[in-house]
Amino acid sequence: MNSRKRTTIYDLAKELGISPSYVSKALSNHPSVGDPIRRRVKEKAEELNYKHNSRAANLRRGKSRTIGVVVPHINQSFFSDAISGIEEICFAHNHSLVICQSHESYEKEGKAIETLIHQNVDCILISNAEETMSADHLRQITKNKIPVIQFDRCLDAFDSFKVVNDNRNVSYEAASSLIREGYRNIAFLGGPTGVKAFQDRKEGFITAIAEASLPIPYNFIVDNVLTRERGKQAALPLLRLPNRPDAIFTVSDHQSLGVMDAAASLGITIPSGLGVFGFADETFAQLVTPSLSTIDQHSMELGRKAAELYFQRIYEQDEMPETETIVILSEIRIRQSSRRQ
Amino acid sequence: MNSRKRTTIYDLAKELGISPSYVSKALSNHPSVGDPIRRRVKEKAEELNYKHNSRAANLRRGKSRTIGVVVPHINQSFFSDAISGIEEICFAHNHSLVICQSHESYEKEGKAIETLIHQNVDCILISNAEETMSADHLRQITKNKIPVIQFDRCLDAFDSFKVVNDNRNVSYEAASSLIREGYRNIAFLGGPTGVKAFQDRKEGFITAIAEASLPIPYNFIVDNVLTRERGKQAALPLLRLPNRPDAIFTVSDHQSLGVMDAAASLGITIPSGLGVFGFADETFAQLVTPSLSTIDQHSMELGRKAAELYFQRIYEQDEMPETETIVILSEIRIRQSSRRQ
DNA sequence: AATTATTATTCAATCGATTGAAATATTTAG
DNA sequence: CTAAATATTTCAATCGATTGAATAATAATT
Repeated sequence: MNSRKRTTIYDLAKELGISPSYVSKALSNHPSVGDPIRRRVKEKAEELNYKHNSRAANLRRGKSRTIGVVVPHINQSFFSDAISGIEEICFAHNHSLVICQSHESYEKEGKAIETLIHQNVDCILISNAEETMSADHLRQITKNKIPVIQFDRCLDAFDSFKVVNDNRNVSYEAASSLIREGYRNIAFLGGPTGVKAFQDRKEGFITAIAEASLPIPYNFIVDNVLTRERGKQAALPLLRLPNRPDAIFTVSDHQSLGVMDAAASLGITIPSGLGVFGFADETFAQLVTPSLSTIDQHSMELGRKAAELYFQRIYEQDEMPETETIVILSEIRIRQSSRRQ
Repeated sequence: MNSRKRTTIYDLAKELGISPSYVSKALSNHPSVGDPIRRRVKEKAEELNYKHNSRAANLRRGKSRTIGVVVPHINQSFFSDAISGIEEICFAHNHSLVICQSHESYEKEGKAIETLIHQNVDCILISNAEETMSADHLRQITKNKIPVIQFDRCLDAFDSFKVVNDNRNVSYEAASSLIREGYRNIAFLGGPTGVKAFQDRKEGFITAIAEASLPIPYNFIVDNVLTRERGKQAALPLLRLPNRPDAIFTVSDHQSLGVMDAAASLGITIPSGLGVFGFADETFAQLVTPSLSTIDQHSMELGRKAAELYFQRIYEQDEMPETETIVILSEIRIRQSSRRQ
């Protein structure tokens, strides 16, 4: 009762005068256990406050019923919403979640993966850090027979299931909307070039500009400036040019914030003097002034799909199935920052 | 090599022609293993891509080296920062983290706790949901010999280690600053009354108002309206009163957002027509217009302290030590929303 | 060379649950 | 009232690592 240790099936077995294995079967509703005994066992379990030890069970089963998730930051709406989606599906399948943050660092990402491998998780869902250019750490995962599902920020160089938005399309649309608003000199701030999502956003942007026969000066395309601070540092020189951009399309709302910082420090007003378009529809996007036009990635849906992919396509398969890329449709949210009129 | 299963110490043992237990000792740098063998074992481990299975080891050890964390939402800066602090300390002690969200629901909180108990975590750090009034679920935890540390939103009725801010003091200061700015008719929107942090914030507020000999009409104190929406619904009737408040002090930035919504819908301008003070210094607080005066809870520090409490006071003790409450100093951040001049 | 002290290595039990096979009990059929 | 069929219950191995005790091998001491 007041021993230091928790109640186990052995304790229940002794109390009830039956064997531990029978207790186990009773608790897991094994068909060979009759109703009256099953009830007695469960009552006793309740009485002694027995709690199933998943870890012991999972060791035996060879599965941990745990999914590992690695994201750059849990406090960005896109990721926390995606995690909520993942959580929802995992919960429905009685799996738990170990969440790690890479803080955009390749080194921390590697360590997180290492931990998850040690934890013997059944699958790793990952959205790569900004710094991440190599897929070596992902290869470590597959070397250990753990399936990998990349979402949003996927490394092109690494073959795995992938869940992404229709980045090309939606960026095309967003850029087109800027053009429709009358902006003519549009610059682009991008992310890590090894990540397909960012490549696609750039391509969609360029296609829209090219189709409208607008110029794209080489220095109007800046890659690898994903954060607020780097966005600001990239925007400043652009906005100081004699023929400066009259709009900037970015691949993240945080970058847009940086652009707004830069504009403010140069006394440029948004949207009249500069149009700004973000990506991800972070919580603050509708709170800033002017409110930020952006793209709703349906991140919770994206998270759900990523988790479902595991349960539907990988779980209980003993061969690793052919990989596939799932596309989640996103939507543009036009707010004040891109409305010239 | 291409078998389905991961390499274990048994595989290494067979390859090297030594016993599994010796492999284990070599890998964990047991003093009875000589240098040359240790090296050979480690090389072979590297070669066969052996990864230590923490779960198996922890089953044997009786500890899981895993800490469970339950928070209302991971996408609020306060919580995600606290988690970052917790993560930092746990990482330093080679422990991993299972993070659960209650989504402010008592039921989900209970289920999260249930999962964590099954997962056999070594300690549970929790910040309670808005709905949570009873401590029954926390008692479940201690019944299973798992130590509990409450942080920020602590239930008064449940005795445990607690880590909180100097809520009373800082609220007193914040209210005083509103008074200094010339606001005279200040209302208060609070949180769940069973939670000490919210009681203290209310007390600090009331003390400041009383000391300044200002009136506090009974209906100017509204409890239990923690979210943005509920904050808005609470603010609307107040702002429609003939003798309406000229400032509102809230216990969360989200509530403040609700107040701002209400003010906007009634055409009241902030800060001239209404002063607003928040709590927690969420990311958006400095982004909204006008920027929101609020309180920096030093949440990362708070998270760190909570985790350290476990490692310093509970870990390796076999008796549960006398509980204690740790106070983290917070700071007021005065921005535009409370500056009348 | 025999004895003791040291060092290296293996044995065997253990953590808590699961599971197929084996053993036992009970029911049904002939 | 057996034999066969069926339903209960237990055995024993297993998952992967750890650890104190036991044993084997080697070195040091006299």
